Amino acid sequence: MAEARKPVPGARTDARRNKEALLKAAASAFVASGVDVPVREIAALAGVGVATIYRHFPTRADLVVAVYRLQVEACVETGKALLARGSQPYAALVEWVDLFVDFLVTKHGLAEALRSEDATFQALHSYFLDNLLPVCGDLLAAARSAGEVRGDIEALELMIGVGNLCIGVNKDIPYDARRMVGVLLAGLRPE
Amino acid sequence: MAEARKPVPGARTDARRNKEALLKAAASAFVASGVDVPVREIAALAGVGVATIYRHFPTRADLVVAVYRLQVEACVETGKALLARGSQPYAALVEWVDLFVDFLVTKHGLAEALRSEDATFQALHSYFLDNLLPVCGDLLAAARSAGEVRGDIEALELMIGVGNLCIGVNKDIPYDARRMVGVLLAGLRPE
Amino acid sequence: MAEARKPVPGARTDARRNKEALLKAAASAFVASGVDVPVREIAALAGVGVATIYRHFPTRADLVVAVYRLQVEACVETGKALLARGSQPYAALVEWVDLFVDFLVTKHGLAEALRSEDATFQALHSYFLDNLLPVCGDLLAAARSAGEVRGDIEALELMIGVGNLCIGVNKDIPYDARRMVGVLLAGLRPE
Amino acid sequence: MAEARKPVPGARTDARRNKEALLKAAASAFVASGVDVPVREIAALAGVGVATIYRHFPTRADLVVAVYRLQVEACVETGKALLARGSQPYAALVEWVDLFVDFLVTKHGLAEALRSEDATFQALHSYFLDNLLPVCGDLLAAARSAGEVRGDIEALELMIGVGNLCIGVNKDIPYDARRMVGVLLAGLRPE
DNA sequence: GATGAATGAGCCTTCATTCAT
DNA sequence: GATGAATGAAGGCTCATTCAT
Repeated sequence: MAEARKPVPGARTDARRNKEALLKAAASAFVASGVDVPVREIAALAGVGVATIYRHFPTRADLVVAVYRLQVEACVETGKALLARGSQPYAALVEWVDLFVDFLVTKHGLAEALRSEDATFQALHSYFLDNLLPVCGDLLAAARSAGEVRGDIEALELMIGVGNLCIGVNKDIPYDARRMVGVLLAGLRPE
Repeated sequence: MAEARKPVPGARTDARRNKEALLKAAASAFVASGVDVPVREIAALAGVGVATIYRHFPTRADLVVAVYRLQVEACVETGKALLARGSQPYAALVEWVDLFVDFLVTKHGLAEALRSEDATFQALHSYFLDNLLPVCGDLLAAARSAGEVRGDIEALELMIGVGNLCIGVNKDIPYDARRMVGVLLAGLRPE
Repeated sequence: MAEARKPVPGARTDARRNKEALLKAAASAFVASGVDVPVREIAALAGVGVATIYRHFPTRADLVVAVYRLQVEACVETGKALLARGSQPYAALVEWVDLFVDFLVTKHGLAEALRSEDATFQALHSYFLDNLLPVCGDLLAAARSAGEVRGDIEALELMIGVGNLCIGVNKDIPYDARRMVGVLLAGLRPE
Repeated sequence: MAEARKPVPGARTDARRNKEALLKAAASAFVASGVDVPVREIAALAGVGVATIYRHFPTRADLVVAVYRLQVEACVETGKALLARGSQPYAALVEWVDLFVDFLVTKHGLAEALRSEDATFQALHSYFLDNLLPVCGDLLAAARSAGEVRGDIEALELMIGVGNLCIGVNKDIPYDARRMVGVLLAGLRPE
């Protein structure tokens, strides 16, 4: 229905504007209070009504995905580029993982959400995996083929592990996710 | 409901019995729904009124700590024993960490709670750290002195990392926390 | 219950209508059960959900103040008019106090609330005092200047005394607050 | 039943000791937190179990009455003495009322309780009135007979008024109940 | 007689979500 | 399309009162 009729260009412009304000607001709110920040808070921040959020993003997962889509895509692209480079596959894997970690670590609450049991976040989880797993899988396979990493670790497991290590950053605790991920990757070396 | 109530009409003597029933119920409830399961749910499971929980465990943290106290203590004891053994400090560290992981992994939701930002769990977090950190620190120091592990990783960071890797087990996802912790520990090796 | 709900399905326009229904319901509830009547009761009486109350009146004090605002304002206005009249300041004071008493006496529970130690009602107390004290003060000062009342009683003390005398009316006890306030005012006469 | 059997003197001694501890504790608790202080608090203060309170004082009113019985009786006695004096009936009334006010004012929360609508305090209210009203009535009648006070105020009304004026003392508000009662009594003078 | 453990009703408050305008 | 008012379920916590020991 709604999609079928694109007659009032002005309204559409407003809608897009709104959607972008929403994404910006949500991004802030997610960073400040986690991805399970009250809907009202996001709406207020964006200067729109709550229902507007529901219109554009029926579920919370939709909103979260939308907020992080660009960065996920960038991550995918960079991964492909690293892969295309062909040489030094372990270094490429490390580089890519570092990128992924940078992404997670700067999104307070995202890593947590990815691990959440809450059904609300299932779609979020899927989105990340659907997009990033292939890339990670290829990078890992390349490293494995070159004999640069042990062969018993699967990409999914690695991604989950890395994601988990990124949880809880930004607290006042002396915990450096990047360093721990570095240790994990070092542990990937054969023998 | 009503039938479930009146667990053992007696009192004085049964206070302890009741407390234990509560601990058992809480343990189940924690596993099933996380440590932030509604108080009412635990009470129902234990067949007691909510106030009974509040009597025995004024705050939620008290309850959680009580539920895991024995196992934390066992973990501490084993750690001391391993330390006393003196030889092969890296192996001892690995053995102890495996124990810690076994503990966390079988307590669905505990690792998550340990990372929770919720003030309610601050005491829980402290309890774990106060008790386990010294042991882990000693084991790590021993391994470090023997030159068996790299020197730039602190015990707190290691414990948090290990704890994080234990999050989200028990889902239907093929993720083996023990294996990932193994990788992390392998990454601790020097060079 | 369910039938009572859905007062007027409309919204935007009816927000005010709803708010007024709420005020009316609250007024009744306050009279019937005191100003610390459960929120749920007011909501039920108004035929709205509890959250609707919280939307319109974030704190209980807000609601109480709203309920009595008009009358307080009227009391202030009348007081100013009496003051402007200039002549017979003691008579003016009596007239104004009678008005105040009429107000309190018909609001079973209000006088009590004004004296409540509950922090919830601090704002209510302040509201009344902030608005009525100046008027009372001026009337009293005028009477004092004219030598029509003794000089050692302050307006605040008088208002509190009058308010206290209005407590507990409407019970089945033969107590006439108006008459007692009359006695109090008579006692204000010099010598 | 219980009254019929007075065999175990030891137990009875304990019981009386307990009762007195309870009265002392209740007195403190009433002053500190009002007469509706939680039962548990009183019990804790007295170092007894809650049930012990219920045994000795089935209702809260029983406890409150017991706590103030001595003072009420003293008030009655003094009243009778003043009455017996015969001369200067208005002065006697004032003196007695001052006594009553001293009593109320030093019992934070008592005046409030006397006016409370809570059914729990009905018995308290009755006790006070049953005992004090006759005395007050006699003193007032004497003054009235002597033409020292106006004739349209009944003793009950006076007592309630005085009681009301004693409410809310001890707050940080500059309100002197004794002075206001003085004004009220002055207002009682004829003409 | 005394104890204090247990009960459970009851209150406040928050938030996701719907829906009439 | 946007709005934001309204809903009502849900959860935490307290306290008077009962009752087995």
